Amino acid sequence: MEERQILHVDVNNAFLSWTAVHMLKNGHSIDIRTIPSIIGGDEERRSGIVLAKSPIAKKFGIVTGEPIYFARKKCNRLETYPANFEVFKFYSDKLYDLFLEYTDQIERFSIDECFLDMTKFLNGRKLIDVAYEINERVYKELGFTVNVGVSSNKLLAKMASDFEKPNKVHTLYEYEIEDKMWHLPVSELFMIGKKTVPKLFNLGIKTIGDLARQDKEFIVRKFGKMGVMMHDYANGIDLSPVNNIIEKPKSIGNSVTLPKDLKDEEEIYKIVLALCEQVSYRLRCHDLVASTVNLQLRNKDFKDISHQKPLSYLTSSTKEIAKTSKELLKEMYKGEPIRLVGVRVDNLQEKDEVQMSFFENDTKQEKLDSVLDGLKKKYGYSSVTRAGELDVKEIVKGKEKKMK
DNA sequence: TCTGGGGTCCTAGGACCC
DNA sequence: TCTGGGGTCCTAGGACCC
Repeated sequence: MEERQILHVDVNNAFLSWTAVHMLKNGHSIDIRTIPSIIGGDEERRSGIVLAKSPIAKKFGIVTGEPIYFARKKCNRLETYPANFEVFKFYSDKLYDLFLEYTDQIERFSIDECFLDMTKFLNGRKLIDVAYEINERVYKELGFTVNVGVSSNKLLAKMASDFEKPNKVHTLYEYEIEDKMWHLPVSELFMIGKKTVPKLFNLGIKTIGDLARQDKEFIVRKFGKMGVMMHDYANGIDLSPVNNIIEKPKSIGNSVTLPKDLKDEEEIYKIVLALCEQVSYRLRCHDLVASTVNLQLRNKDFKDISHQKPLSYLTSSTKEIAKTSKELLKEMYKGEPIRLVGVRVDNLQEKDEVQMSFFENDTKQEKLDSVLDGLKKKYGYSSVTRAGELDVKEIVKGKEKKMK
């Protein structure tokens, strides 16, 4: 088989860069990329964490994911800006459109990362030349910078794009693995998280090279299925194709940190209900039905509990999902202060492919849901509200994004 | 000191059956 | 006192990613 030609494109400080470009376009005089700044959540809502940081903020030791409160202690002239996911989606789509000029084999790995399979689209050009061209064009035409990783599989291309930032192109071909990747701490390897690092450390494994040179059997004995992947990745092995198919979701969830801990079961249920409405709405937008509901509660000490329950039948009905969620809440809730509530549906199936015998027979409810969905699509999610629920809607914000 | 929200996948243990 | 063994399915929790 001929060698594949893979690129990984990663937007540098995506949320912050996109916000900066958007602000400049709207007449803001300062480029927030050039000052100590972050994109952060809402501290009053107790979701105040750092989502993205400027290079100068980084120099102050500010890291993504830490509370904004900590970040401000590290830099008292830090400017913080809110996240606007509609803006992010806009620039993410612009970037995708640009990639379409090069190949139709694109995998949107996240809002700010794509894999491009150029194998059949090079037309005699060198992959590295295409990488540089994309890097330059994105900056010239869209106003933000990207890192481009160049290699023969997705894992190596992704590792390459993570080398020196910002606005860089790096290669990481098989023959370069030893030189460029093996000296890195093992924590840098994709899929090695903070729980696995100390376990590897205890085995004397500190670098990606240490892991790669270990006996595979040994690693698999210690880490199971995860071990297979870890050892392959450390050796630069990844056969997974660039998947350009937009897959239907396997689960749909909505969770919210409450502005204040709640202890009253009725109050908590109001939140659950609003979450159910949102989840079932999104389910219907995808033409999917679910067979299980999962309720998550986080208490004030950050302990999470979650229970799941099968629905009586495959459904996307708000009423049924809310009913089962209520049963879950009754069985789980012991009266402690609750910080976060989440509802998620699982085991999703295409509505068309489900045999009628497994369906509910509640045409009236279905019609009601569908009428309300129509209003939500036309006038925005929060336009449709149950009486007396306005305060809850303030907490559980609807996704305004329109589905196809 | 205060700690998001959206996902996917894996695993251990219990229930149940033969 | 000793109390199978294997398979499947389900659940809760946890690891990882961005």
